[in-house]
Amino acid sequence: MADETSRYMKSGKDSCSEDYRYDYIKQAAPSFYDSFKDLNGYQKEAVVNEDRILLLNAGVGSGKTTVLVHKVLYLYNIKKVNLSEMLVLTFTNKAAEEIKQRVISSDGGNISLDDLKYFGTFHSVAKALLSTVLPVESLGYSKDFSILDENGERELLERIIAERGLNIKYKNNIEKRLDEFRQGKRLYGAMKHEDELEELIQIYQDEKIKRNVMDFDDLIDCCSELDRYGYFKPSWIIIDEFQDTDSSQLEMVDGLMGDGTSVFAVGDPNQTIYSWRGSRQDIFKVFKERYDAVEKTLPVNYRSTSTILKAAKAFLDDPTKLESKRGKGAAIIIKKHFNSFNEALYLSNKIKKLHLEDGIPYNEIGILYRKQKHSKVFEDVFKHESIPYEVSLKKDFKDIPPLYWFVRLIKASVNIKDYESAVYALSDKKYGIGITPKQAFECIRCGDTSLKLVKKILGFNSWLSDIDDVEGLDKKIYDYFDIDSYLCPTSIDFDEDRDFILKFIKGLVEYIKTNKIRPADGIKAAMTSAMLYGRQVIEQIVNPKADSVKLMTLHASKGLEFKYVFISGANLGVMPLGGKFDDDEEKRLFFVGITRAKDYLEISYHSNPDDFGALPNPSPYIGMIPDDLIVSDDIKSRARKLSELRREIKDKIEVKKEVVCKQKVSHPKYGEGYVIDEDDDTITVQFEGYGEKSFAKVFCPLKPVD
DNA sequence: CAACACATATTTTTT
DNA sequence: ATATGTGTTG
Repeated sequence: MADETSRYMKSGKDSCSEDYRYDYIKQAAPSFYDSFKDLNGYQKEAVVNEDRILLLNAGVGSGKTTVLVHKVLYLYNIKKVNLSEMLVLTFTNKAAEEIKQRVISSDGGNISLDDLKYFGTFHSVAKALLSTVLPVESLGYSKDFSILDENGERELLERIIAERGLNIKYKNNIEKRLDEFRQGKRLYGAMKHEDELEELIQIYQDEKIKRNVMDFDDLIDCCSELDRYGYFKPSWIIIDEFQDTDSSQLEMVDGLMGDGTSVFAVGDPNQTIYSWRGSRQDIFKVFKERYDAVEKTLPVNYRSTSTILKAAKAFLDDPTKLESKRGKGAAIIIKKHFNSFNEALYLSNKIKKLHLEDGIPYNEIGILYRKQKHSKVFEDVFKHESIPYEVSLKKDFKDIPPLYWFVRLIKASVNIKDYESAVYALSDKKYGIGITPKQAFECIRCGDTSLKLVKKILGFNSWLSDIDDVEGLDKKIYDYFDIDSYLCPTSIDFDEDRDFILKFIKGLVEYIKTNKIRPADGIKAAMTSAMLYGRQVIEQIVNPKADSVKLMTLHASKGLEFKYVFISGANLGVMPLGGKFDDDEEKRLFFVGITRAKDYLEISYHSNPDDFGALPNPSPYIGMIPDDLIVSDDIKSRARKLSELRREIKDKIEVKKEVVCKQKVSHPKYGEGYVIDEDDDTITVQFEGYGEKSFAKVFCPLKPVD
């Protein structure tokens, strides 16, 4: 570690001896300087940088958020930039929340949450601008527009197609088709001629305006379109995780930029793992060229041991931009398990030992895998072994049926033109009133109030407009709809369902209280907010944080760190998924996984994988880690180069094809078959009618025939 | 109408 | 590798 530090000092970037350069900060804002002085040279430079458009290439674990927070505080304290003239844009609510909390807590009580008006996700900031400073009326909307979620979008599209009898091909992939249409692709799949997609899109846009609803894309698009006229030009636009920016978000930034606007964009191109969702890999290059931006680098990683960081560097095109500050630490362990169940047993023992003998808190242990379903076996075993765990799942109110039903009911009630939500609420098989979607649509459209729930939906706004008192409003709303009567009291889930809905309404009322709006307008605004904060809403309702082992996909692990990281199931066919060797994104995903580890990294693969598509070989990525960094069960099965491995697999497949059936065997369940492959631990047999099956020799139930 | 040709999804997930 | 949805050919 000593030599690393001295090399770093010699580079002249560290400022211990040059602190006088920042004396003006010490003078002007002593308390800010107190935390500023602890930043490294690169970080300090990024914070005080004067370039109008700065692109900060923040390496993994280099203190990206710290720099971003200090930049905000520097602008506020030293440059006297008003907080309401700063746009801080993130991709997730979680990231926005973290930044806001850190800004507030780092500034010793001067800044409150209300000051951070335009700190949030691209979508929530767009929403805030659209419902305040931007004239949405010129697009045909009114300020109290509501938000159409994916289900609502699909339902509306289906209704238009059915009502107009439009000829639309590949209806099941309609979202994908709309997406491609925006990029100029009119044909899809085997199509030779255009269908009526353009008409559908036109009608869909008109229909959204008529109903005063925007989908998630509209928020971004309307914001950039309107702001090109110059209604709101912030002094600063600060963008987090810039590598995840997609084209329309870039346009939104472009629309908001005025002559006096500076931009500070922070991101790591090596952590681009969402390009399949629209972010473009060349965004740094595009941005630099378009705005003549200055690019700086944050290269110092404080998180991982130098061993782990060296391994990570093997996955980068330019490893020189990453410097380690920590000691060597433990070797990386490569482990071969028979299958995922065996690994889960092994891990539960290992984790118990770590926790009980070494005193490692459970939440310093992360288990990472490629697919959501890989969590199942760990959940089962950990439950049985009483190891506390938490699976990070994509969950919002859509995933809780009674809650989503209620959300749609309220959406329909606050916006009676939201027919799809009314239809959903009324015709839901479990919580609805037992009518078909068609009947429901007729009732709502004709204002047929003979049905109780229809009457309640249509009368909600006028009922609410007579109420001024927020106190006890949650109970009043619950009783107004008589929610109990729709929740089937005999159901075992009754209490839980009721609780979810009550908590959700409480959240809505809380929103009205803090924003001091009249209930009639407040519910609308609160619902819009809830749609933009889906996951956060659920987190407040559902799970309390506990000391538990964290299970998650590699994707979900981005931005997190653990002392102990176990990457599970690094098999050929899984990492990279489907053997896509040329897909750099899979490589970056593996890089993200490795770099989550602070002290200890273990990577496993399965000799008898139970996952469909997984081959019994280790992932080629394991072979890319330099040998001197790892301790492995079986070095010899590792291939050193991708090309070598590719040839090896090809050879193996060819050998398999030509295989002469050596040994006839019998199995209690599958009957008779022939051995087609065999290695140290496993044996593969071809059965008539069952196909290929592999068995561990240890548990082998096979008996030779002849 | 059967048979084939061709394209695409499968995995990852936020608002 | 497999399934699905198109479109074309015989």
